Amino acid sequence: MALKNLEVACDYFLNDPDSIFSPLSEEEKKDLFANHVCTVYKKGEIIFKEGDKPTGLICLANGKVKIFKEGVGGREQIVRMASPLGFIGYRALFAGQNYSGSALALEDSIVCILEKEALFKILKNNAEITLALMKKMADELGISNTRTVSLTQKHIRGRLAESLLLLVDTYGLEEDGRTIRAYLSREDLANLSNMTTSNAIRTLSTFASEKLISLEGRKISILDMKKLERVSDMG
Amino acid sequence: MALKNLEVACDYFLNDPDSIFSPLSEEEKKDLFANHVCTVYKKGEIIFKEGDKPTGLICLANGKVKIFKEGVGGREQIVRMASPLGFIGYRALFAGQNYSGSALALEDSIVCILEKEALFKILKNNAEITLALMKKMADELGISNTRTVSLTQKHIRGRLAESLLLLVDTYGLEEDGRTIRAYLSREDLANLSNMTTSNAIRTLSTFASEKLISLEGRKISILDMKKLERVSDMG
DNA sequence: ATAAAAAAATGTTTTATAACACATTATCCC
DNA sequence: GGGATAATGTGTTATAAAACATTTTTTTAT
Repeated sequence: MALKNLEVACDYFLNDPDSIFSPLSEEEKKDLFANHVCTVYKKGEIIFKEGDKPTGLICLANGKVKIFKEGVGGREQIVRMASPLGFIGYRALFAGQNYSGSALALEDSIVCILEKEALFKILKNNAEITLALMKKMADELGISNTRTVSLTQKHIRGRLAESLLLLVDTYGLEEDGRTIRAYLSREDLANLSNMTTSNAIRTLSTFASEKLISLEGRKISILDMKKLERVSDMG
Repeated sequence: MALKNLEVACDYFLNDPDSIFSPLSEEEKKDLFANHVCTVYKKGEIIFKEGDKPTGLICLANGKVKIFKEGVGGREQIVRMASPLGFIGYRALFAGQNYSGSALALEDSIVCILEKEALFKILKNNAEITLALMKKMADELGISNTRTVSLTQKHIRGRLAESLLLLVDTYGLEEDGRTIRAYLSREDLANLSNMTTSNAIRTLSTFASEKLISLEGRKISILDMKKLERVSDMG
């Protein structure tokens, strides 16, 4: 990972006009910058674990991260897929709790941590930014509730189709306009979709034989988006 | 419903020292009060429907309310049970979206609606209160994520046991120290626990025959809390 | 390059739970 | 009060998906 990338990793979160922090004064930004750390996590490394104490607001500058919980008998459920320029672990931070899930880098990732105390000092004087963070959390709560219903009520095909669409939504498509810009293991795909790995593999093959998608190792291309959406909606 | 109750319904939310609005100035409270409506909903009445536009922050002064979503084939999933002195529908309000679920009064209920514009005007100048609301939402997001895992991974017994414990947690026990202070239909219990009504009935009977609970119509008493917790934890 | 380990693929069996069918009991309401 | 309607209870069947078993392919390490 080029050192330069690391240096500018934090830049977006503080200075980009699209960032929720852009309304801050130069002084406040300086204060946040003085209390931040940037870190590189290699593919497969844990960023935080269930039970860890949050040290600040983690901003994902680069890479892909899965947030997951351990369920019955250690079975993993992926709660969320994080993408660049998003926040990680802010739920626990704002609930004043330890992390209720773990985060793992699915690719080499750069994160930028805005230290807790400095952040809250600034939030206490900036309701606008606090409201913007609140909006993000409200969005996420809506997604979580919807996901609960999908994961419990849809059948395997619907759940897997929904996950593929979620990945497209989160990470987009490659230049060819049909390949999902995310290369997950079948196991991760299964843990995202609440099914066994075997069933994820099987159902992917079925989708491929139905020409909904094409498969090439971990590379998944959407051949028929409309039909895939229909499969996702049908349950 | 006594009129007096209606008049004082809003009182807690604005004036009680435990309320998140207590830090407001008298003037701000007056402003909120001038822009509020109190309403009584009879048992079975809809408070809002999926797709409706939020008009303000709904505070439940009295009663019991279920928040639910329609899933595959109209199948209902109860997302949350609201109890007095809690907020309803604030997720959509802060996400700037229409309601993504519906709310229905399970008993005669009094709600107090703080009008949107007046509320936001005040929140913009009070990061402390905004942070307090954010904490509530962060708590709820944690619960939602945990629930997703429980509802997808636990078996029927575990899911039902968890729901019973959730009801105890939310509404408490009667004076006898063992009867759940909430009298849901088997169908609601099923929709809370992600199972069919038949299975809710069957599993309740099994719990009763195992002396975990006792049943008397809708009255459910916990006979062995420890064992019930164990059933919930085992999945 | 080859062994070892991990991931993917596929067929078979088992099981949890939904779906269905029907009986019984409460509750509503004219 | 009695008919209608909704809620509860119970047995049976069907099925989706997990569990299990085994093979093949890919990746990683030595």
